[in-house]
Amino acid sequence: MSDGSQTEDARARLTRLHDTLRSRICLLDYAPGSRLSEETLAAEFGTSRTPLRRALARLEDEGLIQTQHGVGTIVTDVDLAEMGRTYELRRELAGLAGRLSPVEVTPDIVAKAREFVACGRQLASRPDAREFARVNMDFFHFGASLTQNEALRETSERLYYRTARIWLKSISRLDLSDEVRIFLSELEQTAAAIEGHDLLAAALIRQAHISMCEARLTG
Amino acid sequence: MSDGSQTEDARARLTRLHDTLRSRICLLDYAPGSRLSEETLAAEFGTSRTPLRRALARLEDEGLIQTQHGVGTIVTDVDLAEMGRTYELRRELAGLAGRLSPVEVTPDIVAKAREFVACGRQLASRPDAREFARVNMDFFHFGASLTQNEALRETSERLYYRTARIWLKSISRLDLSDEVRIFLSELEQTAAAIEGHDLLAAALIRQAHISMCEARLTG
DNA sequence: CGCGGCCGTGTTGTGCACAACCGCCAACTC
DNA sequence: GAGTTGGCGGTTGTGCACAACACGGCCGCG
Repeated sequence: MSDGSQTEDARARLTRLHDTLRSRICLLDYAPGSRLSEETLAAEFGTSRTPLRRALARLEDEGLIQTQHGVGTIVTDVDLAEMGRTYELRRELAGLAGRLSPVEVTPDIVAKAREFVACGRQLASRPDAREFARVNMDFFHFGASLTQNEALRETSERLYYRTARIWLKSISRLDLSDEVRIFLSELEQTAAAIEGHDLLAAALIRQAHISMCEARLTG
Repeated sequence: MSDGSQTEDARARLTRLHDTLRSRICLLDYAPGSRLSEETLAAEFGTSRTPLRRALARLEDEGLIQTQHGVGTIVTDVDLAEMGRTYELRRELAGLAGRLSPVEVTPDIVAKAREFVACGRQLASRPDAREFARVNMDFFHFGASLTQNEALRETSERLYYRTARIWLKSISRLDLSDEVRIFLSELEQTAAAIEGHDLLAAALIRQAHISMCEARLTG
């Protein structure tokens, strides 16, 4: 992943910092409650505190971290109890994706859906929680790309990253291979719907799986 | 509004800056396309550029302004053509507010709803576009307070402020007194629904009015 | 007259030093 | 011994100076 572009735009740099940190938080590289040091992070990314703080500011606005003057920058904790309502909203938005300006299904999209199935099968043969979370994240982005509604995409993404950690945090209480199997099933169902050019069905499948996932996490 | 607290928290100061600037943008005090000067604004608010930039960063993430290195900070333009999809989403979210965790209707809420009707009547007797926009903004916040779903509130607010300017920008092509009359009607219908403790109805009314408003703006 | 390069001016981005602040611990007082 | 207070180390917030950059006007040249 050596960047080909020698000079990086300020905006691109910000995006990179933000996305990287967001990934780390949502993959639990930074555990909830742990403290981030602006200075350390700035040193790691080879910049000064100022641009890094711009990225942290965005993360704070997104609810992933919380800064306190004189104390530090703390990764927020999440649990289903307080995130239940957010989950509800995510579920509804997932359904909306099928009704609001769905894209036209191209062979490229169908191919990608099948790729995800293949990827899911591979995952099933060698379950790994972190890798699962990563694929799930990719699959979410794929799903978001199926609507042309920019606002819906942005909103869904915001809410997704806000709740993404709940699953990974609860995986020890669940059965990983069960989860992988269920996820694979979702991938297969989605691929079938997309092959039939039926994005409404794909959205409903996703909606159903969000609902069932919440139920499993609650129970 | 002289603040009793002598020392203002950093977070409170940020919120104040952000909310003030957001209001000005959405009330068209800062016209779309106009340029904001960090230095001038910092001087006005009696601070340095650094905290002000924090507020601008949030506004940029919300899509209300756009900064370009070496050029300036430009207030984004909005028109219905590109905001149509955002409007769609707002409409759907408004409906959701009635189904997802509505609050329990208290006498206080009923009183507030009636206050809005009174306020709307006063507005009808002396139409003023800017004052209308202001009341509309207050009414939006009132509507948002009727759901306990924090994520839904936050999302709706984000989208509201992103599209709020469209109406004010188009008012010259519309009939102001017509608009005021329609708004008053919405206020009355909403008050009636709330008096009946029927928040689902209130949400559907709002949904309908968003839809009709978009239609008027388009036509 | 047209045009291309250069520079001046104004803007945002960055780095750095310092201020403001919090939590902890030890010393002190009663 | 319990409570209090002062200081210390470490963190984020702020201010300022400078770098990077874009735009437009100006001058020289063809």
